[in-house]
Amino acid sequence: MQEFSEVQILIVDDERDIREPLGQYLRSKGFRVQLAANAVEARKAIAESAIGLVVLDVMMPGEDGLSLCRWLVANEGPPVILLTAMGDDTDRIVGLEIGADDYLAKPFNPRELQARIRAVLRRVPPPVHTISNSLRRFAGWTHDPSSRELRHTDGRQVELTTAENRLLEVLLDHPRKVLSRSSLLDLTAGREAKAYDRAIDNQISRLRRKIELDPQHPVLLVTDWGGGYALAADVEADDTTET
Amino acid sequence: MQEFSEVQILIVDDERDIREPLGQYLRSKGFRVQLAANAVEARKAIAESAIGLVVLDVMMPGEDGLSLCRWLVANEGPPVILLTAMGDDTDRIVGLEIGADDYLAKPFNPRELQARIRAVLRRVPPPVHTISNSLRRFAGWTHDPSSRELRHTDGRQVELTTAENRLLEVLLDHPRKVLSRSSLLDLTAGREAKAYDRAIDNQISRLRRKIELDPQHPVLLVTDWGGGYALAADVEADDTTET
DNA sequence: TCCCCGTTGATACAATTTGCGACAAACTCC
DNA sequence: GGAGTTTGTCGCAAATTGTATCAACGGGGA
Repeated sequence: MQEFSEVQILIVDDERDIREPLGQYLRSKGFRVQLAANAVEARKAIAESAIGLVVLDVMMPGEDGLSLCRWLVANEGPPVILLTAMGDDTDRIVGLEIGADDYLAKPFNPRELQARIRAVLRRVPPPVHTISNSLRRFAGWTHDPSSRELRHTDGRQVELTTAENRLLEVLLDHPRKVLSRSSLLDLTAGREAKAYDRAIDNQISRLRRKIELDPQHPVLLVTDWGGGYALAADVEADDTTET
Repeated sequence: MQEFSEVQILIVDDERDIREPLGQYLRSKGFRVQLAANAVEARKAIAESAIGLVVLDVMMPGEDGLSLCRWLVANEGPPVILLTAMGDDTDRIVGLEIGADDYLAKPFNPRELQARIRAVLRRVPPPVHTISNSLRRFAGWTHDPSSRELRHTDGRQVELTTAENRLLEVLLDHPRKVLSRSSLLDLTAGREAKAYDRAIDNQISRLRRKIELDPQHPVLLVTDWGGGYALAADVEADDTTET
């Protein structure tokens, strides 16, 4: 089962009588919670904290919930669950169409909100990996990301450059998954691919020369023709205490 | 704007009066749609087509919707939208807790279902191809999907291309079953056959040249005249521990 | 049995996509 | 500022895949 306690939930509702008890309830269920009474406070909280999900009332004085929701979706912010007035089909449909992840009609059952929060968190991709210095093993290799070093059980040892190390880390984060050039570029360099961008091809090629036994017939870094590249190996954390 | 027309939606409902008009409606909105009247048909459709999302009625004779939903979630199947009876809080909450992506209470507004489908598709990560790691044996061959390599007990060894590998995997998933060109295309490339589409014929032909002793008289990849192709061999998992 | 016509097999071909050497730009470390 | 590394871009050959074409094939009906 997944761990939700790390996730921070932001509740945006102008009515204190809803906002605060709801916050208490979710805290009692193990979530970290922040509160905001309007769109301005909400933007502030999102800018300053790592908010993982927003519970957002549609009907608010000032900037309304739909507007804030639109902004969040456009800026790839956290997922949103809308709270709408009972029986207001229009708001719900509009909310979903502009990209809200879910909605709930007021008055609602708190347990149902909790279930919806869990459902949304389950399907939202986990946040991009943070810098880790934990060793990982795959296909006989042990990777030390901090020293950018790779050691094989057969004695081979390889130094990686910054970019190669970054690429390998991303692949290790997604073992056996085909990653498109564009994802890889985004995850390694944080930039968009331009037309005819072959930077990734090159890095893959260089990495292959270092870790493949026979770079002509890659077994670890495989090409998915028309798709991208994948690491064809299982990855496990290495917990041996090292210096 | 994202493109949904590629996605295939499976509607599972025992009542024809709901299933069929709903299918028509979604087709008119540009989705590809398949229909199933019960869990058995649904599993069949999922096994044989690239289903991107399932709209699933909870209340069905035989295996019920929640059970099928549980199975889909456990097997990392497509996302699920549940159709529940009006006002049945329990079903909805249970549905979300076991991992459904959304639900809708019957009777519902088709436009709202469409909005929910789009919302779910928007947040479900685009399907990523995964590189399987399970060795399988058939007719003397051992297939390693990671390295896309095929070894025969008599010493022959063959490298497969991405598309050939995918085609073989699909055939190995359905040993001794005739698969239509359209199913094969759907399962390998995830696309629909256009008129006079011979892409599969070609891939079969190429695969034959690699694995048949006498490609002129195929024994493993047999043609079902007017039907499709089938793998004429039994398949077993190979559990030998390899490096 | 023979013939007709849609289906399949094989080859050739065209369009993409990928691998990689070479070079230039950018960056590091003195 | 300069030498050595690292990384991105370019270009071409090779590989992969889909499409077109035509011959061979299968099967149902006369």
